[in-house]
Amino acid sequence: MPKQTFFNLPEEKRQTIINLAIDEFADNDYQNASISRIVARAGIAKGSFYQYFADKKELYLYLIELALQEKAQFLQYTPPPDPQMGTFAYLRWLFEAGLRFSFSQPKLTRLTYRAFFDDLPFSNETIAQAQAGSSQFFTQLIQQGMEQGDLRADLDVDSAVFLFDLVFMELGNHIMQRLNVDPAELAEKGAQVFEETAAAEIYNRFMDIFEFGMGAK
Amino acid sequence: MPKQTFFNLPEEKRQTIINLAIDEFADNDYQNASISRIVARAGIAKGSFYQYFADKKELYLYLIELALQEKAQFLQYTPPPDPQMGTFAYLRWLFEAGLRFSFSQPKLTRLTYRAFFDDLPFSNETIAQAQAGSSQFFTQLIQQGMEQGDLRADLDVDSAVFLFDLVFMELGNHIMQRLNVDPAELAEKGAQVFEETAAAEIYNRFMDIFEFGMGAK
DNA sequence: CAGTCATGTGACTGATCGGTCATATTTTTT
DNA sequence: AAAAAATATGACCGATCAGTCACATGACTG
Repeated sequence: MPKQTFFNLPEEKRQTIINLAIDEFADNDYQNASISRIVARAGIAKGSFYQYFADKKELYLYLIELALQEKAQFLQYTPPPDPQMGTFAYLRWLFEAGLRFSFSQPKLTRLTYRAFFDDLPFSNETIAQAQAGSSQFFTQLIQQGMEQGDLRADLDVDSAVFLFDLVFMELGNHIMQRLNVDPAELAEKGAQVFEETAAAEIYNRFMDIFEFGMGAK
Repeated sequence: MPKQTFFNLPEEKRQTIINLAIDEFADNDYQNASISRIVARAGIAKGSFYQYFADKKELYLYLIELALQEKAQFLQYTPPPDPQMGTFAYLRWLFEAGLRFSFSQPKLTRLTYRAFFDDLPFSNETIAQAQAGSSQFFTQLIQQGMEQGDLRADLDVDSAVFLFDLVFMELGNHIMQRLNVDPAELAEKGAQVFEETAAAEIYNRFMDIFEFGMGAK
């Protein structure tokens, strides 16, 4: 957690620092993200930064928590329409919500993406729990789907979980790349871009592969 | 390409340098891999290194080319048994061969994995071509499979290619993690570990998902 | 043996980094 | 107004890096 001094800061100054830090850690992996660059861009002294945060790691973990919180909140406010829907309908809703978040918060998405895949010079409970939490969530979802008869009884659960974990993290990047989404346009128009493009079409055909496979009937 | 001086070196010294460099770039991403560490471990002077290579980038790209070459050769020497086999039989063979390579050359696998996913401070033709080549290969394979009626006619090709690209790169990591394969044991016993574990079982159930989907019939 | 050319060397340069600290400034309290 | 507490500052530190260069060493050549 940042020091109290940080929270005593005027709201605007605090937001500036956070936003610049998010940019820095979204554009560079942990080791290459530079505190020197952040303070230079924020127009504050290096010493001031260390009045707010104990060290680089504390800032980084704070950003990760912010991002995870933001995403959790976003998913919470996009409630599934029908609690009795089937497993695949739920999965499609889940992936669509995840994609919408990617489009509305590309920087935070990039940040959490990096937290999952980049090398870190330290191990951390928060990140490990987030990773484990994602796998557990999918595990439970899949087992439930099998009990309900929505999923093949002989499905290999671990393989399915691995696939979902991977794709849930990567699909946003993939779709944006396929749609040639301009990051600047995205930052400006935000989630609206999702509606204007074929994003929904793409992820649905993607989910078709999971549901029906690639093989001919 | 390294300078002639490098190739004039005694075979053993050259191999030592290459092996230590592979270790360094397999364990660290490009920016964090350290020439200073490599020369210290190799017991040569920094100046000598720069008699062999123009700069860090040249060494790195040389290693990437070596790794890609090695993998291509490995796949070449694992010829598919039946040229008339169906698309999925071929895919299974391909993924198994890729996995066998991962087990027999984990360091090189890690290296190419990084070349695909890590941030690089420069763009490069070799790496871009390897990435594009992989996608093109899968694209052609999928289209052919659709023509032969092995794959659903309404399959979204780009989505399928994305999935194969991703999984072909990641499946080795995943399976090793699931099997708790010890890197030290792997370095020692090499490809033999593949036979002694449930690796084949896992990737086959994985491929089942691609072929048949997860949905109940 | 002298001369030439290839190879080896490691101290050094300039840059960047995360982090510190003595000091200055501002705000709050008395 | 004075004292005290909180906050801001940027020069500075030690470490590390990629890359250089003047020089040393060794090997081949005429």
